[in-house]
Amino acid sequence: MERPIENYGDYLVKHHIRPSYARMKILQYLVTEKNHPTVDEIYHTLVKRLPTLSKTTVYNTLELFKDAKLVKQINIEENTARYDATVSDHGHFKCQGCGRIYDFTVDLDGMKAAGLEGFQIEEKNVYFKGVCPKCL
Amino acid sequence: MERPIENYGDYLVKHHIRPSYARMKILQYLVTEKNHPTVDEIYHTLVKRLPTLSKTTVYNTLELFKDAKLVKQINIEENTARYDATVSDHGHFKCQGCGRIYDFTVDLDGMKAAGLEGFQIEEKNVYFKGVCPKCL
DNA sequence: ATATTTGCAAATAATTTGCAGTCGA
DNA sequence: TCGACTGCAAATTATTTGCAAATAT
Repeated sequence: MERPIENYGDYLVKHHIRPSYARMKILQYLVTEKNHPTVDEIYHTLVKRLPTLSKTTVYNTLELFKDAKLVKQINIEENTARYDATVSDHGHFKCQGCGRIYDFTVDLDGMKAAGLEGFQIEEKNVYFKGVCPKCL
Repeated sequence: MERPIENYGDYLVKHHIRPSYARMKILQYLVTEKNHPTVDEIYHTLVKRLPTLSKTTVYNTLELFKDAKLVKQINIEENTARYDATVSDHGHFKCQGCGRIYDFTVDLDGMKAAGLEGFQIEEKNVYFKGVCPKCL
């Protein structure tokens, strides 16, 4: 079960990241929206209330969050990265009709994989593509 | 069980693709190398023996193959697509040490996914990241 | 002859980099 | 003050597009 993150600053500090304003806003956006945004979406949403924000900072911050394992990069699109702050195991479904990305529950640990004896697995990713009920 | 593709031309024709020389060479490369190449790798390898080849043709051809389900695009890298002609269900493992991409066997059908009732699933993808035995 | 395929060059899009200015302990 | 953080602009890289030339049926 997940807990809402009350204080983004503390959360960052716990992960050894200095809680600048931009970083807290970006983290808050990811955590509250849960919409698997692209860099562009993050930037354009936040720049409205934080006019000095630059895309470079969004890129820098996401890189930092990735290293600290606070967010995961999602490679479900052909040519742009999306980001996800949810830590629990789940897969992503991309609807080829509307483009929306849905979460679903998947048992990553229970997944039977053969041929990786002696490999050190650090990260497991699952994504599906198809058509969502709304588009059917 | 898979059968080796003896004749790339016939194979293309069966899939309603006109067997131009470039297309056959690209298909042959994918099928024989099984190395999950990028567009660049395909282009640079083939242009040595096929000097008139252009990257545009590689892109066009891969798009065509994708539509015909002859190849799958792999989004395991951050910013470049890789391609795979193997049709059987398998996952990909990327070693963060050497960058090599390994295949492994995974039971995609047996994968338990909850929360996708009413969704039409057309494609399932699994990829892991970590460190391979050689790099450990 | 006609449609398809190809290739060049330019355009677009995402991301990275260099560097200078700013901010905070 | 000093190092970390930010932001602009330029550079880089992957991919797409427009169109004309080549090719195949």
